[in-house]
Amino acid sequence: MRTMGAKRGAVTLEDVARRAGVSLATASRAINGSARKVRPEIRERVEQAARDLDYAANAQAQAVARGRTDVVGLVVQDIEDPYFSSIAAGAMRVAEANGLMVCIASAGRRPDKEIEYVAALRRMRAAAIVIAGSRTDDRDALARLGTEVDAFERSGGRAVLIGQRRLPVDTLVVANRSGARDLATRLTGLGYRSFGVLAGPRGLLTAVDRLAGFAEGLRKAGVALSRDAVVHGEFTRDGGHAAMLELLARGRSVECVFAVNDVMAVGAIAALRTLGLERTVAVAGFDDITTLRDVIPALTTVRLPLVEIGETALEMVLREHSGRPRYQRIVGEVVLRESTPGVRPAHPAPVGAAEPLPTGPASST
Amino acid sequence: MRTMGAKRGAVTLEDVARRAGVSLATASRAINGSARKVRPEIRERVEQAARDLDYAANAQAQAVARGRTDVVGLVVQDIEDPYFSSIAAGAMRVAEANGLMVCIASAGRRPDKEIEYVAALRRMRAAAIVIAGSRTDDRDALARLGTEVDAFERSGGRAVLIGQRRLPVDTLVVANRSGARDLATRLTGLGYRSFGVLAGPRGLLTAVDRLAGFAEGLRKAGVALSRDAVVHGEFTRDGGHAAMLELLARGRSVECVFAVNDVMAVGAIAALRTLGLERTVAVAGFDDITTLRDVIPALTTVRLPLVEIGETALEMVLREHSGRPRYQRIVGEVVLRESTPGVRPAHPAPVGAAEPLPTGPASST
DNA sequence: TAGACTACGGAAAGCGCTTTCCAACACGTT
DNA sequence: AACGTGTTGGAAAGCGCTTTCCGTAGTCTA
Repeated sequence: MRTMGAKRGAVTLEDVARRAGVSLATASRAINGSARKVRPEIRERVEQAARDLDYAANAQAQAVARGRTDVVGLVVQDIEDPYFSSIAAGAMRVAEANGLMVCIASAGRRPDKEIEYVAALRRMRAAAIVIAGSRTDDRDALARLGTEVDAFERSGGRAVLIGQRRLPVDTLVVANRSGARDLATRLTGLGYRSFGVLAGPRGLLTAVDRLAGFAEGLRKAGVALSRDAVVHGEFTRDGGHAAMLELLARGRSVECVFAVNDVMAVGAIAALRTLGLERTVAVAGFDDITTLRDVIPALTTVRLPLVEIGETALEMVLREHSGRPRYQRIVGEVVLRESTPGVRPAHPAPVGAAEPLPTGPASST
Repeated sequence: MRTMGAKRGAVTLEDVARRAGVSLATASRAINGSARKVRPEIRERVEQAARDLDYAANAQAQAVARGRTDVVGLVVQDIEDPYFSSIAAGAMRVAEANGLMVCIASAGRRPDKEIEYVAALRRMRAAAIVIAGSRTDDRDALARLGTEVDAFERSGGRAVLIGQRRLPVDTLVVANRSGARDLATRLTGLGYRSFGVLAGPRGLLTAVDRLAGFAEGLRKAGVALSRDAVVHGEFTRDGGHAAMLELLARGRSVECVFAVNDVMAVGAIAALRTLGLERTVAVAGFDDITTLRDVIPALTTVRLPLVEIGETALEMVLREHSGRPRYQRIVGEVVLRESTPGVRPAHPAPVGAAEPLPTGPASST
């Protein structure tokens, strides 16, 4: 029925050319686009042959011959984490608009894996790489990542980081610090005076920055954050749960807890609920994860435009540019909701009511 | 400082060979693995040269030369949807274990895009493709997908679907129908007698099957499901929200609502809450999305092992096999939680209490 | 010491494309 | 009739690898 291609299984351009009775060069020009013109009659013949044979150009071979690919890479920590899947969604949207395929690597929060994947994407000659996910305080891993990214760019690719400004590479710098600072300001504004922080992993810069920013905000408001009111834990729902229990176990009485991201905050609320404390202790998070929009009580958080971040990252790196690294700041906005109702003042006063959708003023710096 | 590669930017194997003073063949054998042995001394020299030059093999060229790739494709509807990101996580885990890269395409719930992406992955000569996400009732789109998948397999790749058994291709058949049927059985067992269904998009087979199964279960229990108690809507949180409002607007009084997936269920609960009905109307979902574990009230649902499904799918297709398509059935298990407390009987009786973690018996058929 | 292997480096032939040359041909000028 | 000037098809030279095939040396047996 069908002329099977040679040994490799797939139909090749040569098969098509032969069937159409033209040369390889002509077939290539007719099918895979070229500056050169081909007489309509011949082009049609070639296209028909390709259709007959169900021909699909070998993208790898094209890449080798053309010296460029249609693949971009995206390195995340964990694709199952909504933070990253939102970023991925944004990046993929832009990729689609540009006819690119996206190779996603999930590094499982291991810096070494991350570097390994960047290397793999370099081998694939990806046109661009987006590296989402926090750096850590591991100077050595950072240096190795830097080397790898550098090699990638030297070999003609373009990379962009999302997170901290730590390498001389295009970066979407997430304003974790100022976001957390603003949040602290708003929370103290609601009347809270004693705080706890569920701080995430020790070395993770995103967590570190958010903690630092929050502490800074409290300090400015003249509120102290004692050392043992800070509990480190995994950057996950279960991490937040455990950290909350640990915080309570330390016997501190806190009015309000800041979990450095939303999934931890949800875990914290769950922990409080099992103890019947969900109305006693206020909880705030960070990120404004969409999927978590319906938890009760609605989460006070710092909204990050994650999808947009993914889009911007890829766009940035696809756009031609002049050599030196660009740094673009992404600022979140504080969104006050029911999870931090505010402390009941001596005499009644309006309290930061729930805002069903993020509308708070943008923070800056 | 560093000998830049030729025009294309990247260092080539030839550069390495020259620097090591060996032939291209030897360099290839030393670096990129081969059956042939290379004297240790020479191998070391080559490796050193590669290191000096920061060489990274061109995977595309290797793919062309070897006739196979290290890339597998994953086609999903929407990577931001936790259903798919969990499947992706599973698939990526297996990919990592096998040294493969994963190209993910997000088809945005458009069947045409899906086909287009399969075609793109065929061009990339992906070793395997996992197509997650429901088929639709569009016979034409199904046929085109079939053709494309067939062409892919004929050209040497292997494909696996997740969802319905509708094509002669390896498939993980999700037991939507029986899962929904079991759910109906359990819910009627709790005493509910009047139901509504938020049914998802009309043509989406996953939604259709779940609706059909649920109706079947009710019928078996002798409970009627009137036509206008079924409201179709988007397969999303907002779709569930809107459908719930519509159902209420129809003036039907229902004791229990089945949303054909969890995200819709969450939307429904949100809608009920704004009307103060969250304790009046019970809600059940389907999927048991992890991220939604902490919504209040905890969701009764049918648990699907999504990560495992992703793993199994890729493993299945990576494993050699004998030609004819394999179909593997995935059954979920009903998990009763607080969102369906059961109707209060005339005299007190134990009510299906919340189960913090899925433990219900597995359904079958 | 001949004969038979075995080990291992290099030349060169692919892999499936793109793209540069080159040649043939058709026109329009002068 | 001679001469540009476009067009357009084909041959062949890449692209960066792998792998076959060949040849030289060294090792082992009898």
